[in-house]
Amino acid sequence: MLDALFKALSDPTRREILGMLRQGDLTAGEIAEHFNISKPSLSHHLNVLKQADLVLDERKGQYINYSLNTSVFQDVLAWFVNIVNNKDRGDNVEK
Amino acid sequence: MLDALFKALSDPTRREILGMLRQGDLTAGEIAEHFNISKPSLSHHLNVLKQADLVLDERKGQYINYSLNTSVFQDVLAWFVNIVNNKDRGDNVEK
DNA sequence: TAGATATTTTGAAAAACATCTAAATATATT
DNA sequence: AATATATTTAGATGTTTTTCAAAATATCTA
Repeated sequence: MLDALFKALSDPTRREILGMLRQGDLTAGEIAEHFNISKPSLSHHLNVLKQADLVLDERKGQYINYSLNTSVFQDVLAWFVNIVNNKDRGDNVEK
Repeated sequence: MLDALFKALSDPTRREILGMLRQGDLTAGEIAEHFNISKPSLSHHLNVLKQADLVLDERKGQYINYSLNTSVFQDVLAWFVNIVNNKDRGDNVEK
């Protein structure tokens, strides 16, 4: 779960896709135009993001619209805050 | 940079190492004892974490002590907050 | 229904990754 | 100096990931 999530985020192309989707939904084709990789490759990346629940897809006629699923980011944020705050089991030492 | 960072986080063993280090510094050997993988493998994981600046290592005699480098988490947190808040270009700040 | 467009699936090849054993390096102890 | 302990580096192997071209699927339009 965090596994698929971080794996999905570990690729720069995929992170850029997420950045693009912040500004608004896009079709697979529109996303593909911004990159120098084939459509099948793009499709693969979108699928990885989908498996990680980072994006949602919805068919709109011929097109498929992709959008950000921000709710999942909460989980990752929680993980990070935990690491940084050092407050997992309330038993930590000072200094 | 975010690249190495997320790649480092995308492995469950490595995330568990980070969790262990929250409670305090540990030597490579102490970390290795908690896992069912060989010491060379562990060493490899520690190196990946080091390349990503997620941990620091300091030789202490025969031992090498590993510790969390929390400062790097700031960068990732910033990235996440940006994605979630939809605020990329320094404009629009209120709230 | 035939043809055009949008997207995904399949199958294959190359690159990256995780893991192991064996060997090397560094330090400590006798 | 010889031996023991802690850790890393090298080299090999199996697995996963990225990528592409070709084929398949879905929808739209004429």
